[in-house]
Parts: sequence; structure tokens; C-alpha cells
Amino acid sequence: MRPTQAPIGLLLAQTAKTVGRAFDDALAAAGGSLPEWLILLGLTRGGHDSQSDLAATVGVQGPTLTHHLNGLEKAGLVTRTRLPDNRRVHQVALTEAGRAKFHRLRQAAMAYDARLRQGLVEDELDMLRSLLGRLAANVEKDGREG
Amino acid sequence: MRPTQAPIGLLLAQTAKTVGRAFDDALAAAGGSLPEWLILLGLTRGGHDSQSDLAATVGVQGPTLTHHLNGLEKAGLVTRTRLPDNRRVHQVALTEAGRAKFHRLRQAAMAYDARLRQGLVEDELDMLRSLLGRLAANVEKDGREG
DNA sequence: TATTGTTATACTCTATAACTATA
DNA sequence: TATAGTTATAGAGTATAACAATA
Repeated sequence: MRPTQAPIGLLLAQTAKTVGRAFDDALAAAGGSLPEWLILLGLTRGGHDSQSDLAATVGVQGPTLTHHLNGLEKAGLVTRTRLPDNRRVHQVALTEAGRAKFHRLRQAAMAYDARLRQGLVEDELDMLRSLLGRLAANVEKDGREG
Repeated sequence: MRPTQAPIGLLLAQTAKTVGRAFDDALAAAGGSLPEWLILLGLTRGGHDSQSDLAATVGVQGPTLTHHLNGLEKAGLVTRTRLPDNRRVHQVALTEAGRAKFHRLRQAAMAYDARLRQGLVEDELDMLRSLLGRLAANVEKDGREG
């Protein structure tokens, strides 16, 4: 057995810190933040049954989503209305300003991604996607062998 | 030109969230946290000229390190003394309890890492390390082409 | 004056518990 | 009672600006 290499978890945490901060900076320069971007992205893509559903997509709990939606609504980027059929369910919709902001943040995100991908060919990116997916799967809650 | 694939930055952010939370949980179960672990690891490895130096290793600013060192010192895990030659410089040292805690957290970190690495062979881990390193390099401040 | 670290303060993201509105 | 979402509250991690101690 060879000696254990640098822990992959630590390396991933450090990379995520470096890379994540750069992403935050890129979004901030465009007037946004990561959770804001994820929410606008989720709303644009659509396909959510409820806010809880959207929260899960963004990767936060309900009250955290509410917190961010408050900000987005106050900024005039989204509206919240109850569904007529089931008034418990709130329908979150992008306003025109919200769509505009989405596009601005998308520009920033795409430029950032281009920078991040520099020097990596498509095969390498696919390999990376695959490896990251396997790491995430290994630590997901239902992992029985960990 | 093929259509752009899922942004790698987004995937990395999401993976980091999932994997990072699992790491946090693992450390929390052993009575620690990520910044605490990084600091104890840095102190154990040694080779720092100053606290600023340690802060850089951990990836935080000076006051953030001070904040965590306050907690570690209050918990009896580290001591802070001034260097006789240059009393501006504070010498941070692990106590016996600090070393014990380091070992406990290391157990947790190693177990976590084993779980994270499940099903990945050494070549794949090396590939992943290389790819992550290249991503980090691409967004580091002095990148001129981004 | 320059350097090392701390204090004071505040912000962002996140969460849990308790609550309201609706069914 | 059960479900969707909000309010109230709190905590962790981080940062900037101003400060103190030392050189």
C-alpha cells in the first residue's frame, strides 16, 4: 500500500474556496450574488411545482429561499402571487427587470466560465464532470458504505 | 462550434456545496469545524513565519484568523506568546489538548476522505487533482487572459 | 513610519422553531 | 390535521476600518 496522497476532500474544499470566490466576485461585479444567480436561473429554467421545490434546486431550506426572495421582490425582480386553485402555493414569477438582471448575470457567469475553462479541452471537462458527479454521489445521504 | 455544456463553474459550486457540507458534518461529529481543522492542520505542519502567513495558508484574512484563534485559545487548544527577538510576532503553539483534538479531527477527515474516494482508482484521483489545480490556476488573481 | 496583530463592527448566508394561511 | 410558506431569531464565517504594540 502506497502512502496516502493529499486528501481529495481538502483539495476540493480549497479549490472550491478559490474558484467560488472568483465566481462571487464576477457576479458581484455584475451586481449579483451566487444565491441570487441560482434563484434567477431556477426561475428561468422553470419546472418547479412549489417554492420548496425551487429551494431544493437551489440547495437551501425554505426560510433561506424566502429570505432571498424578499430581497428579489423588494428589488422588483420577482413577484409572488398565490395560485387560484391552491392558494397555499405561491407562484414566483420573474418581472421584466428580473429577466434583464438574469441576462446580465448570465453574461458575467459565461465570461467567468470561459476563463475557468482556459486550456481545458472538452474531453477533460467531461472527465471532470464525471469525477465531480461521482464524488457528490459518494457523500450523498443514502450512502451505506461510508 | 458545439453548444456550450453545463457550466463547469456551476457544477463545481454545487459539488462543493454537497461535498463541503458532508465534510462539515463529519468534522462537527468529531467536535470541530472546517476552519478549526485547517488551522490545527497548519499549526501541526508548521513552517509559518507569522500569523499572517498562517492566515494565508488557511485562506482567510488576519482578523478572521484572530477570531478563530480566540476560540481555540479559550478552548485550551493553542497558546499565543510573543517572540523574544521580535515581540510584534506572535508565536502560536498547540497545547497537548490541541494535538489531541488534531488527531481526533484527522481521524474524522481520513474516514470522510475514504468515503469520498470510494470507487475511484489512484489514476482518477491524480487526474482530478490535476484538473482542480488547473481550474484554480485559471482564476487566480494574476490571470492575464481572463 | 512600517509591521504585526487585535478590536470594533457589520454583513451574508444559512438554519431551526414557531407561526399564519389555506386546504 | 396536513401542507406551503413566512416570521422570528440566531449562529457561523467572513471582511474592512481603526487601533495598539512593537520595531
